Amino acid sequence: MSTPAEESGGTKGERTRAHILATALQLFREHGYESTSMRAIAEKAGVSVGNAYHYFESKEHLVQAFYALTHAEHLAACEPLLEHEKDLAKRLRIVLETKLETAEPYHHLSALLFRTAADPKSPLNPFSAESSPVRDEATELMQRVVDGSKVRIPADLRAELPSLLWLYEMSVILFWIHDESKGRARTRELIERTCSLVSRLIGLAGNPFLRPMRREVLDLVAGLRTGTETARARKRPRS
Amino acid sequence: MSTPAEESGGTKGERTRAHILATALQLFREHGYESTSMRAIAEKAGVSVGNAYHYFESKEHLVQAFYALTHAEHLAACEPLLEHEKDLAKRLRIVLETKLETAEPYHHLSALLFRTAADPKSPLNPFSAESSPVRDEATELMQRVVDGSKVRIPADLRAELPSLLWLYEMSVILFWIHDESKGRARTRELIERTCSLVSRLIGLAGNPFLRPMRREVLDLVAGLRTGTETARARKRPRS
DNA sequence: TCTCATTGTTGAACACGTTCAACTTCCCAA
DNA sequence: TTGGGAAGTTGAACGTGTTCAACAATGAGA
Repeated sequence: MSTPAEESGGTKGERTRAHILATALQLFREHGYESTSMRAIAEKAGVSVGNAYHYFESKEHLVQAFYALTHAEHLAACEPLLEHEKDLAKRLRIVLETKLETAEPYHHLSALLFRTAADPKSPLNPFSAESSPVRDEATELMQRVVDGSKVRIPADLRAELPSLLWLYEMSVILFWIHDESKGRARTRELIERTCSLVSRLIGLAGNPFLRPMRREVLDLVAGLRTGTETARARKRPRS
Repeated sequence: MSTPAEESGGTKGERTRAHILATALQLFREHGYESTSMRAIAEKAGVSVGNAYHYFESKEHLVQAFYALTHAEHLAACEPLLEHEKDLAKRLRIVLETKLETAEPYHHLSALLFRTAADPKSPLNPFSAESSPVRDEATELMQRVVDGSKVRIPADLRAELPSLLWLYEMSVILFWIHDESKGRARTRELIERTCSLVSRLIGLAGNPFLRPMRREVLDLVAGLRTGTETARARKRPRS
């Protein structure tokens, strides 16, 4: 929530940048994204519109910057909670519930993030190159969730699991965005029930009976990911 | 693609409306959505901007109208193809591939449709009340796909299946929007492989071994759908 | 102290989606 | 024939996100 850089650190430019971002987020929270004009942000921040655009390519990029902020917050908040938990379902639940908590103040802003989820051209699109750092970090978090658990997972599945779980996380967030229930009770229920389901499904996937189908699904997923993938060679020599 | 109403039928207003829509679609196809201004549409259609807004609440509503158009086309195109096919996987594939074909000329417009997929406030959002007629029809199509197949399906699953398959269709479309491969080869492959998978999964769901998990999933899905549901009592006395 | 390029900043101007009060055209009941 | 309401249409005006040529401050090397 606070922007350390705003206070004093860095060059003058960095301070101005941080100040504009902080002002924008405050206005977004108070009046919503659509009702907050760039002029209003600039005026409240005490700069000109042009200057705001010097630091942020577009109004949407302000949201992208905010996204990176809460994402870092999420990572930090998860770390200690994951420390002493070995159960996969519970580890998953920690990650998702923490996500909800850190993002709650910006519920409607997140909606905007996802509004462009399907626009291949938007920088906010979670699949875009511009959000790849955040996406990769989120995927790595899922990697850690899996690796830190005591569950036994077939090697082929283990390789694809982080991406699949990230997709699962995105789906939960999509649901959350539409969730107007009190205290986001419906999303919380969804998380509670699906975490257990997902983890049991992973257990089930080890069943020899399901091996052919598992292979097929994983082949498919791996094939699809190639080409959508940005940077970051995840290749691993065939074992 | 053609708009019958444009030629002569209906009142003057209806003809103007159809003409504006046809002009808009043509310009969207030629220059893309963003690069086509309402002024350009109005000018080319030979009307004033204000008049365009008399018939379409917003620029996005033009897309909504187009959506309804291609949707009707899709339904009509599926009908004869489903006539003599009893295999569930193949029936699913017919529906999805037909969808691709009817929507192809408007690939990037569809992107726009989905750009707002996560914006609870947009009329284009597939979950919104305004798109509920189209959504319901698409779900009913899936109902027909299932009912017309010779596969045996547990009653509880059968009740939820159309909604689930619609969600599956949406996912495929989401993938298609991001697909820039030649001839949308990647999406076609996705369809080919997942149709078979989905149908086998449905077969698998009948397995008594999986009954508890199936029940749990269906309970969850049913619970979640309530509250998101719009109008249209789908209730049916328990058989 | 004096360059002068880098960095930071400005605000008028542009095209856009959208609104609305006023206008015209149409057609039917009197 | 005519009055008047409904249907159809207009375009100037508003606020928006965004651009850009110009200006100011900074600070390191001469």
